[in-house]
Parts: sequence; C-alpha cells; structure tokens
Amino acid sequence: MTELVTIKDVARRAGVSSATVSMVLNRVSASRISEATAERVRLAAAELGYAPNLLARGLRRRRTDTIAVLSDQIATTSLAPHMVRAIQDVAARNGLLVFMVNTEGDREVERSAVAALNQQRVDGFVYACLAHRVVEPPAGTGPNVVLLNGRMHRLRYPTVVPDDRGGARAAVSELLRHGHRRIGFINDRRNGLAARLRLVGYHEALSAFQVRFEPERVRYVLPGLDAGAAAARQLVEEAGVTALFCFNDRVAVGAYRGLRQRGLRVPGDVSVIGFDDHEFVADFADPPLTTVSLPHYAMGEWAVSMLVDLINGADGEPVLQVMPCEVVRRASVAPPGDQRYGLVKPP
Amino acid sequence: MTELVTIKDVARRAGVSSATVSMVLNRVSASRISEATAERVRLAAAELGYAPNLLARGLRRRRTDTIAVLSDQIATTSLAPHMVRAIQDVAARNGLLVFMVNTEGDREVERSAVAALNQQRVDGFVYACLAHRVVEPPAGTGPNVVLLNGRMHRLRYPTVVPDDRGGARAAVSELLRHGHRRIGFINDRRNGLAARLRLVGYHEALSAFQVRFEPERVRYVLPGLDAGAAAARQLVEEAGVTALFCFNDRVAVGAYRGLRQRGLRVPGDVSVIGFDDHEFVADFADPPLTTVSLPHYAMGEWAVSMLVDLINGADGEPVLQVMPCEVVRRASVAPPGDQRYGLVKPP
DNA sequence: CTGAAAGCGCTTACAG
DNA sequence: CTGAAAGCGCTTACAG
Repeated sequence: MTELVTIKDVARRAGVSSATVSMVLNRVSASRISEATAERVRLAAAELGYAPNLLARGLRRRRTDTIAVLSDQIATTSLAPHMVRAIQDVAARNGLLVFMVNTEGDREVERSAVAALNQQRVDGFVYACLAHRVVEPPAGTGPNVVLLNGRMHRLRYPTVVPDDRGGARAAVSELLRHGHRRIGFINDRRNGLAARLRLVGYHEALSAFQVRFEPERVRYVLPGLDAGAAAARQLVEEAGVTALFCFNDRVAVGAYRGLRQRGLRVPGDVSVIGFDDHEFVADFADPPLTTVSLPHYAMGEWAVSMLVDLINGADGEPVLQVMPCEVVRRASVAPPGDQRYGLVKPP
Repeated sequence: MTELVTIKDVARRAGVSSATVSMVLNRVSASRISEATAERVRLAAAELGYAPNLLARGLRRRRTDTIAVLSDQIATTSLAPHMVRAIQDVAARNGLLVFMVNTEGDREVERSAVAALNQQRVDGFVYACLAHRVVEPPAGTGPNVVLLNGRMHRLRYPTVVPDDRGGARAAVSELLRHGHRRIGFINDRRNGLAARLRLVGYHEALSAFQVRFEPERVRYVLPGLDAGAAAARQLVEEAGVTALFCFNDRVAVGAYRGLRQRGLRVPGDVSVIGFDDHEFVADFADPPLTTVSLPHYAMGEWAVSMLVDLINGADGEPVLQVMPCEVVRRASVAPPGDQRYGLVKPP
C-alpha cells in the first residue's frame, strides 16, 4: 500500500483546515461553506485520491457502517445461497460492509465472536439460522439485532421466518386439487419448528377438503435418502397412499427411489411434493420435483433492511414477519392413476 | 450497548497509567513491569470486563486483524461451501475477522469494494473464484493478496488451484483400469482453464494406456442437464463409447438421463464419471456417481494460511500451489458389459 | 519499573 | 463562512 493520503494533505493542498475538508466532504449542510471553497476542497481531494480512513471515522462517529452476520452454518452449506446473496446485496446498497462468521451452532464460539465483533464496533447483528427453529441469540449484542430464519421463544427482536405452515397447506392442497385423498406425509422426526408447522398445514389442507386425518399416513424419519425411500414404500404399501408430501427435497428424492424399487412411477402411480426447492436437487430430480420454495432471498432482504432501520434509530419493536412459501410446479404431480403418465418411463 | 469501558477506566481502577495497562494487557515483554502491578491491572480489567476498542487499536497499530474475501460468487452458490468454511476456520484460528463480499464478477463492484475495504484497513485480501479460471485481480489491493481457484496470466501473488489435469487423468485411468477403451469425454465448450486442463489429463491417461485419442469421442457442450443427455446419446450411438467422463457432476446426471432414454443402464451398459463431487448431486444420483473431488477445503485453508504469513511479513513470492483432486468411488463405474449389473435396475 | 506526551486520522461543538 | 481545539481510545517511543 503506498503512503495513504489523509485529510490533512487535502487541507494543505486546498489551503483550508481539515475541519473544512471534513465538512464539505461529508456535506454538512449546517455549516455554510462557500461554494468556491467547497469546490477547491473537492478538487484537492480528487487530485490526491483521498479516501477517509474508516477506522478513524468510526472511532470518532461511534458508527462504523459495518454489520455482522452470525450464522450457525448458512454460509457453509449449499442450502441457502440466496440468503447470503440477499444479505450482501442489501448491505452493499446501503454502504455497509459485512463481517461473516459461522459458529456451527457452538455457544462458546458464538460468545467469543460477539465479543470480537463488538470490539470492532459493528453497528448491528443479523443472527441467521440454516433451518427454521427456535433460538436464543447470545447476550451482549446490543439492541441492533434481527433474527433470520429463527425465532425466540418470546419475541425480542425483529424476526423473519418462512411460512412453513402455509407452504405445507399449499403443497397438500395442490395434491388434493389433483384428486388425491390418501396423502402421506414423511415428516422430520426431530420435530423442530418447521416439522410442527408443516404438520399443522397438512392438517389444515385436509380439513379444508374435508378429508379425515389418518395418523398412519404420517411417518417420522431422520431426513435422508434411505429413510425417505423406506418411508415411501411403507406408506404406499401399508397405508395405500397415492401421493406423498415430503419434509424436504432430499427426502422426496429418497421417496422416488423407494417407489421405483417397488416398480411405481412418479407421478403416474404416486405423486410427490417436496419442500425447499433445493437447487440441483429438486430441479435435477427425475422427473423434476414439484416442491415448495423457501423465500431465502426475501428473508435475507427483509432482515438487512430491518437492521438498517434499527441502526438508523427505528424503534426495535419485535415484529414477526412471516414470508410466504410458494409451490413450484414441476413434473411430479398428477391425478391419481393418471394413465397418460403410464408411458413416460416404460417399465 | 451499555457504556463501554475504556483503558482509562482500567488505569484508574488499577492506579496506574493507561500506558501501563496497555503494556501488561499486550504482554509487551520489553517493558519490565512488576508482577504486582501487572496483577493489579489484570484484575481491574477483568472486574470491569474491559475489551479494547479495535478501531482505536487498528488506527494506532496500522493493523486491524481483519481480512477481506472478495469472490465472484462463491458464497452465494451451493458449489463451494467448504471453501467458505475453510476460510472461516483458519481465520478464526488466527484471530482474524473476515469481511465477505461478492462481486458477481463485476469489475466496477470489485473496484469499489476494494476501495471500501482499504478504507477499513483490512490486512489482506483473498481473491476467490467459483470456477478455476484465469483472473486479473483488481488494482489497489496492496501486496497482501492470495488467489484462490484462479490464477493470473503471469503469476504475481501466491495462488492455489486444483489439479484439474491430474484429476482428469485419475478419472480416465479409473475407467481404463476397469477395462474401458472407448471413453467419451463431455467437456465444457466455453473452454476455460478447467476444460483445457482436463482435456490434457484425458489425453495423458489414454496414452499411458496406449489408447489412441479419437477426436470424435470428445464433445463440447454448455454444461447442463439436457446438453449432457444429448451428448451422452450421441457419444454412445455415433462413437460407440462404453464409458463417459463428464466435465462436471451436473453434466453426468444429464448423461444418466440420456442413457436411460436409450434404455442403457449405468454402470451395467455404460460407466460414468463426473467432476466436482457436488454435494447432493453426485451422492444423490442414482446410482451414486463416481466422481473427482475438488479440494475446496484444502484450498481455502492454504489460501488463508498463506495470507496470514504475508501479513506477518513473509516475502510474497508468487508460488503456485496445485492441490490434488481425488477420485471418489461410488457406483457408476464397472467393467464394460458387466452382466452383474444387468439386474440392478430391471428394465 | 512506570508515567507523561504525542500521535494514529478523523469529526464536532465552539468561537469568531 | 471558516479555523483552532478537543477528543474518540488506543499504542509507542521517550524520559526518568
């Protein structure tokens, strides 16, 4: 780095004090500086290629125009790239630089990250989770915090989460509208927030169509390929379902596999809907998987916008923003026993 | 944020000067401070929960213990999560905080990001690319730069890239060892660094086994599902290949599809190898795809370690580190016409 | 062994 | 309309 030019250099060249330079460059309108002087200052600054030292400014202003994203793992998995992208976009648009730290959910790592970030005087925190769940953000963050894809037991910060319940309701309704009545649900046995909410959505859709809820049609698994395959086989054989709503796209791909092992075709024999709209999973499935998209971009956008508002002094009323989850229609849903699909994949 | 405690508060409570506090807390051994005084200072600091303001320290020390990761898109795609994780891990281990900015490859965005990061006085830059390619990092970064998964035309900074050539050679050798001699290669038609290097590896493997290179066995496509499917069909029908080496795992999944459309089974009729070891693509493929892994974690680790060395004054000799790419064996390779596989997926 | 002073590079009242 | 001064919170020679 060549020797950096400071505000003093600019002042000297423009023949004014550094206070004046600061004021014109920061457009402090309260101080009526003559246009001639201002012009001289701007010229000098441009000629010298002056750029203020943000450490000094931050030290003085007590505001750094930086934010921290604390996440359990979102930046290190393939699941939520759009969340990260949205955060970056909105931050850039607001002139904010972002510190990103992954804690892998470790409380101790979290604690020390918060300490370090505070010492850097970040203006605020986004606390982001990979999976929609109940969280307890670490202490010591100060008031400028927004929660992304996680919510506290008792709301304390502005929070944005996906509408898992509505998404599930939409997915199951999609199946019902195609004529299915015996609809299986392969849910997450860890029974987190997402699992519980999606179960509610499943219930709601059924009752809207006046279909009785049959407990044997829901199975709880540790989401994965093999578990999905096994659950799909059981639901078809033991509960006679004609359609499957799956906790996520990976389980759905597992279901595909289980069904194929039984010589059953998707969607000719059994329809399948997933959740997540997981890139390269849902769209790469064969047939391409109808699923429910998680509004990662919209959530990330909302979170940072809200944080910017907080930083700018908005009152931190702990609103809860629930972002809609939409059905993405591809090719894994058809009416039950639809013969048109009998020929798609010759046995 | 409650009123923050400064070094003066600690000094007052310990009955010493702030210089003394600074020295004991920073373990400046040159200054022989009595153990009694030091103990008093440490106690006072602990009691007050003192944590130095890093902006002030950075301003004074001209070193901030922060680094910047400038990437075209690595943090916003699902392709290289391990790269990000490695960066975070090594940074944390070295007490560094990391600014992450995605430029989407836009030169103007890059330029202004570098400016902002310089104003924040970051200690160094990692310039990271999603795909191994030739790059020209932006000017103005200063000397502490390392290149990750991209290399300059004429090496100027320490650089780490994957051994695409060796990876391709290993993949094709794997096929050759299984007895294949007519091996197709579906390459990337954009003909970037990776494509060219993998073609060399393909050549080398063939000649090591004394198999003639037949131009008609390599096809150039825009990597994607449909293109992969079409190329696979053509290579099988027109060039009679019994095995396919694919530019990436997504192309390989496309190839699966093309082969299936022709009633051909993997690996019973045709063996397939991909590249990337793309999570949820290679392992979720049916059958699970044998592929070549990209050493994302190792590359990220190397890059930040090297950057730390540079920051600590190592000479910035522009070494080029080539990280090995290994074959990940799954279930898509078998000897040509292997009948044991005839029954795996009944037609 | 420890303190007083200067200085990192800004911004912000305060004068005039 | 503009400058001199103080101060943000540290660290680093320099004295003694």
